[in-house]
Amino acid sequence: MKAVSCQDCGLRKFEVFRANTKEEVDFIQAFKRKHVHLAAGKLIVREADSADLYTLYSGWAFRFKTLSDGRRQILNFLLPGDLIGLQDQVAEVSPHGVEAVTDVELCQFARDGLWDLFRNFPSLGYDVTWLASQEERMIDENLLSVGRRTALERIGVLLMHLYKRSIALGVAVDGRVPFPINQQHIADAIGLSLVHTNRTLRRLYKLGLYEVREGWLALPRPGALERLAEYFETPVRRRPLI
Amino acid sequence: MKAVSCQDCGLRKFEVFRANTKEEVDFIQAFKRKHVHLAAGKLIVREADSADLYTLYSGWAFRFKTLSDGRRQILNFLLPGDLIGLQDQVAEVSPHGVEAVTDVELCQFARDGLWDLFRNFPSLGYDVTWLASQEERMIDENLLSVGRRTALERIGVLLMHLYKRSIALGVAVDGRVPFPINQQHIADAIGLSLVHTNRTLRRLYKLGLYEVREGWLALPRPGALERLAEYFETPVRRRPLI
DNA sequence: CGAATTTTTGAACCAATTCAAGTTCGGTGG
DNA sequence: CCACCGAACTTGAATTGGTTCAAAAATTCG
Repeated sequence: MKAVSCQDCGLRKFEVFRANTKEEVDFIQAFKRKHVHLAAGKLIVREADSADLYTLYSGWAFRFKTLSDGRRQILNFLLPGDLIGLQDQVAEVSPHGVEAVTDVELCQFARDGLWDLFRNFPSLGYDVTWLASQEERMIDENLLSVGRRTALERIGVLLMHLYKRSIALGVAVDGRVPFPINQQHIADAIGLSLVHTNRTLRRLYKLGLYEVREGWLALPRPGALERLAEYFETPVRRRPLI
Repeated sequence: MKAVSCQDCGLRKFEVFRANTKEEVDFIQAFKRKHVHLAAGKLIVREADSADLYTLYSGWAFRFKTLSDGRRQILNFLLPGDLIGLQDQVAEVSPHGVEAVTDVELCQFARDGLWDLFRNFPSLGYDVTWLASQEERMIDENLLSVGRRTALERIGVLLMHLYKRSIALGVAVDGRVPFPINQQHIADAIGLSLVHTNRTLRRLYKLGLYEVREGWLALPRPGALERLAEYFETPVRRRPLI
């Protein structure tokens, strides 16, 4: 099943993504094994299991780690265009799990083909590194939140962050962006309990700083939220797509 | 000043580091600009400033982020062989600072030379990605700690982690490894206050699970500490060195 | 419509912070 | 050699931000 060819890739139409040469896209096409559909809630990568390399084509997912008693930490959320499983190419076994939030489509790449990519197209190798560095920056920011920010600030940063990423992707409608995660996801991402996450969200809502309706997020006063959260990162202008 | 040539690199003698071909080492040598000495406590990279690419040649350092009111989060510790400033090649401005814990020596590389490296030596490009992924895994683990582990577990994981990295480097003497950080560093790394970090360390000490004397760390019962911290990662066998 | 999931709220409790004050350690100069 | 100084470590007491347990209200979905 190869439902989507890389030459006609729907994601490439978005202007966040840097253009590739025809040769590069042809190589990516050859590198691609299948186009995979997976239902919401399914595991894309199992913890402590070997894993393939994917690009998330549509939908949302998240990377996570768990402890034996069930405590779970969401490391970061994955949106269309994000690479999945790079760390697993380097390790024998995946140090984290990946779960689909919504129904997702994935571009699955050739196992062990990563080295070929670097050798044949150094420019694509560079792009992979770019994406890895980018992801690391997001996790750094999350670590700062979880380690040092108050509950209100943490949620503020997370909402702003996801909002900006969606805006960059160009999927906003009327200033609202799709928001498929629930409060348990938020709690797991910011290192707080569900109950306290709920109370804090309620507080933010009463301050008129956020609103979720029918799976869409609005931030009525983004400037105020940015100041409260002390989070001013500008969204990435243009980024690679593999 | 080019005090250390890459061909005679002191680090390459350690067996943790993968061997490179003569051509690769020659390229790295050409890529290197200077050998830098910096005193303990000095900044290697300023937050929100542009930065070069380095490899830490000797000593310890750490990456960190701060908030405007002084709250500081240490993202991870850097030991000899670690790359510094990769994220900054991708961003215009460094999203984090880097500070020397001890006196350090650094191999400073050509600004903007990273793309040449990928083009001329894809194998080295692959190595850079490998190191980036490796660092991300460490931060993932730290995020799990700070988000979900108890104070005792967090400290346990950090101590085990640093201990194992030093063992891998082969710098242990009599089961003890150099431990140049103080309790404030530990507190900043695990997202707890200095006071609570101290109390928790004291508790670990009374359990006979750790001991620091004259800047050297010993873990008398590593198995017990691993179980308590639920941290079983095996140290990396062999890794690239740029 | 009814069942399941998600969100919301209350109340008791606890882990961690803050503030404050000692104590010990390492180094430096008289 | 020891007295002194600053930095790092240690401890106590009061407070607070966040958790846990429990249950109700709202929403989603078959």
